[in-house]
Amino acid sequence: MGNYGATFRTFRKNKGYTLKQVASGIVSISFLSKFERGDSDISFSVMVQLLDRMMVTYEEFYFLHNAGKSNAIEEFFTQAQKAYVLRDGPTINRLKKQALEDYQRTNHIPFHCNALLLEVYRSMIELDLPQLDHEASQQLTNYLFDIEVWGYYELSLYNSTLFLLEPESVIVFTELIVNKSESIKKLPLLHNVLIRILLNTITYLTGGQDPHFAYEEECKTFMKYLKNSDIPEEDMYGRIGYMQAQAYIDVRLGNIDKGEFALKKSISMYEELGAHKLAQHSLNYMKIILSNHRN
Amino acid sequence: MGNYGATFRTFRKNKGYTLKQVASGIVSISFLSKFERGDSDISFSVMVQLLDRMMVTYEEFYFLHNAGKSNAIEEFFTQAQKAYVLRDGPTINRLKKQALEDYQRTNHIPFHCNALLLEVYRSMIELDLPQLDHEASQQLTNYLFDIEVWGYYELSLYNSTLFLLEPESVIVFTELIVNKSESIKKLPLLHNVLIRILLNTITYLTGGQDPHFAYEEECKTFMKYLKNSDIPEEDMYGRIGYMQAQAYIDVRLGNIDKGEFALKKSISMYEELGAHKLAQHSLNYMKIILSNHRN
DNA sequence: TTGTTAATTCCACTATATGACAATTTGGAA
DNA sequence: TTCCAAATTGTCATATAGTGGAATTAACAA
Repeated sequence: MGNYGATFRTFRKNKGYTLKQVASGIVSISFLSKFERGDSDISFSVMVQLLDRMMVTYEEFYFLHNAGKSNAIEEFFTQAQKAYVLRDGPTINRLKKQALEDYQRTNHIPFHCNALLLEVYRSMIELDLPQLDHEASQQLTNYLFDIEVWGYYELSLYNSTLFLLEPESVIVFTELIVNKSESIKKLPLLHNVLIRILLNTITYLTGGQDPHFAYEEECKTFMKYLKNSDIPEEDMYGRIGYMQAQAYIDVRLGNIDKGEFALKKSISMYEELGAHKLAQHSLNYMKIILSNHRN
Repeated sequence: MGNYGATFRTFRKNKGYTLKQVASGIVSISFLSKFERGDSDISFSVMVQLLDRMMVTYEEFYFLHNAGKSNAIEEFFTQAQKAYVLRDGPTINRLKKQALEDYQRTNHIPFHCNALLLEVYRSMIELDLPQLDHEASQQLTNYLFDIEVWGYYELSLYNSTLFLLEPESVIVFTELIVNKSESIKKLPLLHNVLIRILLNTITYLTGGQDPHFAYEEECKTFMKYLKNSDIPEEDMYGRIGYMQAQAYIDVRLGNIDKGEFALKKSISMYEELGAHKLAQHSLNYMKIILSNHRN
């Protein structure tokens, strides 16, 4: 039953409402009291109205109820990525075990995907190279192929794993997503992930060591799409990413100086704004890509 | 009853799940079918579990169900602000009428606040000056004084109106919020608004024409707080805002050149990243503040 | 303190959310 | 097509969401 009532009462009291004020026109006062005391569950539609009435966002409500956790999806990706960045093998293994348990219990494919994602992370940590567990990545690819509608979960899953898939697959998926993007762009939450996906795709496709740049066409198409797809003015992080993506392409096309100039500019922006980790990360990557392709 | 079932079914079908896969362990298959067909409402706690199971965010669900609208709170502020920016009087009046109706029907104070916000916007549009309807702003101040817990709605309301309140009130409110910020900072949604509030506060307090800068202490305190409060590295927009806030303070303290330099740098960043509206807006404001305080 | 009013809880009752299982429809494979 | 298994819907019994109003408690002024 979840005992959401207690959390609800906390909000109501905090905001200084009486039962009557919140309930009137939606439910009876007596029932709302009963719900708050944990003596009854409540309908979804009623709850939606009540939260609206109190001017409380679902997100806030969920957050307080779950003692500082965001929704399960977000929580999963955040935890996994954090553990990966910190090279925290034990946590990865714990999360993976959990995902597999969930999968066996429910036979629910997304849990399997979560486990795959973690398996891929694990193998990358152990080898300390972005080299992937081939079987896991193949299974992931299969799952992604079956997706018809790309929601927040699917987009995030793809965005977290695209560096581990075959470049050819990445091109297919990103194109596929771009074709469905009219609906994605309507919801800022999704639009944002879409932009990251495009930027990551370009970064990935320009990242090879082969002196021949095989994905020029695709990268240019994606850049053009990004240009027309309205990165919000306020999304300066996305805009810097765009600048860098263009620079990676320039480097691959032999315009080393132009690319280097833009990359240095982006890094100096990070520095000037005190985003030192981002600056460091970009600098490291710039060194690699330049040393791969200079002369 | 809301007929959430149909939306739910859309998601389930889109994601390729069967009733059994989604329902098992949470509700009976037959009931879920009934719910989807609109023959029954569903408990809140059950719905939360089902959405989780399908890896669907509440936000996505709400958005699809309401044909492309975000939650009511966000929707309100977005609409109001957009109408204000566009100087769209008729829309403001329509929204205000709606808010007053809601207020009379429910006697629910936030509706009154929404109406006040709109009244203030209206009077500002008519005079084409940030001069406020005094009574409305007084009522708003009273409401804000009574707030004990600052949630997303309260913070957004304050952030949208602080330029219209007495500077002394703004100092009090912002200090008050800062004191409660440990909990606010835990939820990114709220943390983000908190950062905007601090930046707007400093912008406002440094914005006077009086050659004597009366709020030096307060501004420095807020800047210090901002510095320690971890603007996320990825929030480049916030970081540029921080740079500009520091510049406004410098200008008011007589370090005109230093301030101007920083402002020009921030504007050139906007330009280089193609954020022309933000650049234009910052440029206009820089000209005003410099002409007010140079010599 | 006492009295008074508003806010909440209790209780008896009704409406409806939910489950078990049978009946029907759907979607392929042969 | 026909058949079969899986997916969905219908039926009915029951648990529980939800109501109205009386009883209780909280808030607070005199």
